[in-house]
Amino acid sequence: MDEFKTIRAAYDRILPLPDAEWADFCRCLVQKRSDKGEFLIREGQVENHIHFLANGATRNYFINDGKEFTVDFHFKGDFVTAYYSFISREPSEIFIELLEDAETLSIEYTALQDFYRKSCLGERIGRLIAESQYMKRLKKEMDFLSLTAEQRYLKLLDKNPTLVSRLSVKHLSSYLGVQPESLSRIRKSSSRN
Amino acid sequence: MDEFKTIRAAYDRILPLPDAEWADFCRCLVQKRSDKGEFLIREGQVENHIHFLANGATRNYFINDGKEFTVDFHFKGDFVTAYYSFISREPSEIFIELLEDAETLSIEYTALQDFYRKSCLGERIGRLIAESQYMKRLKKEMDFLSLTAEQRYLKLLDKNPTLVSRLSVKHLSSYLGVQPESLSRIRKSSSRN
DNA sequence: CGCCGAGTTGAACTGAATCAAGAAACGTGG
DNA sequence: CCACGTTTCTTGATTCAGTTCAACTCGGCG
Repeated sequence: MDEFKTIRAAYDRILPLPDAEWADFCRCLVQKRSDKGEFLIREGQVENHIHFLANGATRNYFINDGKEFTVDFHFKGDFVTAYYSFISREPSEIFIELLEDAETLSIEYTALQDFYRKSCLGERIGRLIAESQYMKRLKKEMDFLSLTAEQRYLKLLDKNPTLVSRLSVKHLSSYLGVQPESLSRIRKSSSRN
Repeated sequence: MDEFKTIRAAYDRILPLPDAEWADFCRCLVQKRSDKGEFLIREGQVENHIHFLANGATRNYFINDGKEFTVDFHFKGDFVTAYYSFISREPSEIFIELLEDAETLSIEYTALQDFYRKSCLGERIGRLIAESQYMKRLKKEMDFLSLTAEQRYLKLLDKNPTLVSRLSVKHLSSYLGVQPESLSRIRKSSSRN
């Protein structure tokens, strides 16, 4: 039950839960292994889970006019979901693709709502998660508004070098909002200095 | 006390509060009038309020390399705050400027935290607000990833024509992530059709 | 071996930025 | 109410960042 320790550690970083509530919460978790290339959700489905990534890596992306655009990556220790759909209960525009084999612990929407109803702390965790997701999105939006493609790449490289090194040019470029060819050129020109 | 009715209606749209908790909440609200051109917060300050706009209009923007970039507009009936700073307790990168004379009802950070501690419902409202803010940001981020400037303009025009008509080219263009000159051209070319 | 997808490079093209100038709208004080 | 300066909006000419399309390289793998 190593995965449960990891997920508790992840929760403790947000807000420590007393043992009783933790036990309650664990009872809702469903464990699963999945293979690289599988999907946690596809466009058109309503997201009914929040997954904890005990292992593996994922990519959240959507398709517009036949082209893929990456919104987010998640790695071991992260929570993953098509959050917009999970909140709004509308069909997801987002696909979540496994970039590696993964182990997940997942909680269902209804189970989480029950947990919210029972526990103020659960409600609070929900708020803190929503707030942190908001912050992440706003930062990226501000970057899109005020930075060039090269500046966005250099900033990401600075703040998150592991992420940059682990991902393919194709995936990384679609996250940065440029074509793969452009990222390739950006890399060359900024490594020259 | 007309403003209090408006703000309660706004809250009721999110989650109805029982009278007792509502009274509790109201005791924390501070009413104020401010003039066009004033600021609710400036860069560098930590945001200590959530304002309810009983009247008026505001613009959330930040400055990078001497240039202004608009993140959001708010109008009568909206809640306004430098949310990132409010959550993170870090100095704000965001300015909030009054585009018109305004009346606000404001709650302080500490008062809101007290309210959260006392009331599960308060906690829930906090979560619902954070979630809706998240959705707004994600949508805009997806637009920046997948749409051209013209497509972003046309989409905004379609979804929010009043907003488009009320704002100056300067403010609107900095919200759409283009130069005023470009928005002017986009408008001309798309009105020809 | 030869194929295949991922990454890089080159050349032409394009959407949007920049710079500059003129026109329209706005506020302020006389 | 007009005259003034100031800001905002528009238009044109030029430049530039990033796209597109096409060709080529490289490493993995049947």
